[in-house]
Amino acid sequence: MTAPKTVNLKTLSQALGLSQTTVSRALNGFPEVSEKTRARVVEAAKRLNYRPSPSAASLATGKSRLIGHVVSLSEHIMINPHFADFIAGAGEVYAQSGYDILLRLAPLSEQERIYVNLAQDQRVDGVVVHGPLTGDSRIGILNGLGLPFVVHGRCDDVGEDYSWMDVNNRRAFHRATRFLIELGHRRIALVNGLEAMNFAHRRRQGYDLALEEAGIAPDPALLFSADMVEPYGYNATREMMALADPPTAIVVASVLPAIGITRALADLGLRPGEDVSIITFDDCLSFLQAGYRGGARDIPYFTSMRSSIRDAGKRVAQMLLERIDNPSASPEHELWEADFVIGQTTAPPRQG
Amino acid sequence: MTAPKTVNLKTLSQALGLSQTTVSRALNGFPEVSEKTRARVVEAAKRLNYRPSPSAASLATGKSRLIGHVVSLSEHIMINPHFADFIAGAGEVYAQSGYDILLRLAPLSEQERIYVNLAQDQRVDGVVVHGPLTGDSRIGILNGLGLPFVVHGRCDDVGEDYSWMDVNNRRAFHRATRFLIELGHRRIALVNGLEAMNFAHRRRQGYDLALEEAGIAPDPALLFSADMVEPYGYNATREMMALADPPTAIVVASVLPAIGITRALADLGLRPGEDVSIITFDDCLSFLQAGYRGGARDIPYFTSMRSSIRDAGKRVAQMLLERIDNPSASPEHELWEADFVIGQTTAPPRQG
DNA sequence: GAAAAAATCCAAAGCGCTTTGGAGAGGCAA
DNA sequence: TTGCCTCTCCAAAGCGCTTTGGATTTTTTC
Repeated sequence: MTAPKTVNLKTLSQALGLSQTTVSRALNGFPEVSEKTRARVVEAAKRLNYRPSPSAASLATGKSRLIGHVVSLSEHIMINPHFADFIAGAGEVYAQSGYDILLRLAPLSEQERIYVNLAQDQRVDGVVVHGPLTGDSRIGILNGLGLPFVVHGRCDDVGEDYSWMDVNNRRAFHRATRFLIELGHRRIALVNGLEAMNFAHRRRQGYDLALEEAGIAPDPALLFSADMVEPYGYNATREMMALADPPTAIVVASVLPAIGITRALADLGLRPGEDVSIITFDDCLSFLQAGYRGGARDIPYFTSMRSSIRDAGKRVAQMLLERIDNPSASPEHELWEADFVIGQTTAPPRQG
Repeated sequence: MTAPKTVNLKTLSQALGLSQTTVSRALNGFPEVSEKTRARVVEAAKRLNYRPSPSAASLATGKSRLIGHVVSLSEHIMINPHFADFIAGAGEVYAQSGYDILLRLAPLSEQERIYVNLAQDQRVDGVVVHGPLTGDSRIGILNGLGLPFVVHGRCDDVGEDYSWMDVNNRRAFHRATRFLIELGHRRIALVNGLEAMNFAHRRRQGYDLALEEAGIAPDPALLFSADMVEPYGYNATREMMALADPPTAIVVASVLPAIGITRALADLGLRPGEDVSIITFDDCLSFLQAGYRGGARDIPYFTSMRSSIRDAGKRVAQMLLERIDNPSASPEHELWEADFVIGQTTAPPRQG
């Protein structure tokens, strides 16, 4: 069928009667080649099915056209399902610009070393930092390496500037908690993510602030912090509902544990909204999306703070590609506000 | 701090007073270098923090130490959450062998072209084929390219041999359906995955066979085929339960729609197990795992056919690495049987 | 002790691309 | 015509590694 012999720059330039230099320049859009020649080269390249070798180009330029995503395996979650949607968004952007994702799994403790190696090896042109902690040491390392990077989220207490894209978690949780307070709730639980993670830390701040403004003392028995999986929501709820003074409302960090909460309530014969109000942060996870809804109707099931993690992935990818194109530009920051969507899981607390 | 100047083979060999050849051979474990010299070289390499350049090595050997995973974005699911767990398993194996994942997002229609390009570019050393269809044309292409690959699942009606790793979906669904029949159920619904996918096709065959053996005519009103997301299970259930003759049992292809089923039943005031039996295929998704369970107890919630998709990822990765090491070996096949685990969602049908 | 065999090591030729530092060819003014 | 641009294009030097085809030294064998 097609030519079995691989055509490289040398072959192509010989076929055209031009030098490799000219062909290379023509293909890469350099100005010192006439449009007529360029057209001829481009046509021949297409006709002969010429594709430049990535490793040769990489060796010559130092650019790999690979974006590093190094993700850690947490205790319960192998790969975070939130991450899957994030990468889907990012991957779309990369694909459009001819980049690929280099995915590496590694425990958090090895990530700094990995960044150093990736940079030294010139294996990737940039990296996305996932799951930033408060005062994350990876930022300092990356700044020192000069490897372009963008953080998904933020790290407080890092004494350096860096590019990040984040959702206003503090405000979202402040608003959600205040909403519940205004409905009349006083016993409000927080089923949070791991508070070592900055996003969860900030969510906690928002929750705390709303309680404080209302003069409600936080109750440690209503505070949870763990990996955001389904059984976590279930177990936390079973535990809380067994208290002498159970909560009348729950703010939860992800739809995954929120599902666990509804399952626990169902076991107890309780109905979300009517018996216990629930507000969840909704990352618009695709496999729950397009309606974890109340039926044919378009009313969402959960009352939620909503922000698409997939869109976040897109945006972070764009920011990173811009940084790669222009590494000396000063860091950029982007903060998104979450939507607040009222669904069927919130109501004033039961009387009595 | 550390040496700012990058140390390459040339530098290293000069520092040692050896030729690049010897150093290269020492580092790569060739026999023609004495153990004494090798030890000396290895020590110096470590001390000087020498790391061979991947792109240079790749250019010289034609090996990239990258494994291609090209995944498609389906209609509802951006990236399949089942895929996330699969890649977690595979990634662990790759990491141990010094491989990385090259992840590319692309619609199914472009995948053949992408495989051709990846092979021609020598960008990857092998690929994993995801989501095989019945009679999938990707197999023929890949065999023709000589690019090592392993299929996760199987493609029937492909007139060629190839390596695959699959779960015995037909037998699992046959067994589950027969189990329900033996409990006394006659109205058994199938909430299947997309039946264009081979795994779903086989699941359907198992279901059909069990019905046929029991002399039950399949009812199209009880057959569903779609992307395995939560709302799918919800909607299918709402639809079926509104029938004049609703099902008393449901066999479902994933825990995700199974959760939707339980939500729909809860809306209708029905209890899984007691009112409607449910058997689901359980891929042991990590974010539901470690117990989508019935409480503190260790009795699983769903009665299920269980097979860890993460373990499948590990196994597929191993098989692929073996194929890469030994490309001329004849294709390997591996078929796993799913466990059948009895939980709380199955019981004989209600009387009357 | 010499020849043969084995053990070490090396120089240099790629792998396929980019890029530096010109060179040749026209066009224009003087 | 000569001199000086501007336009096009090119030869060759890397990028850092692997590997071929010896060369040199050491060990073994008779």
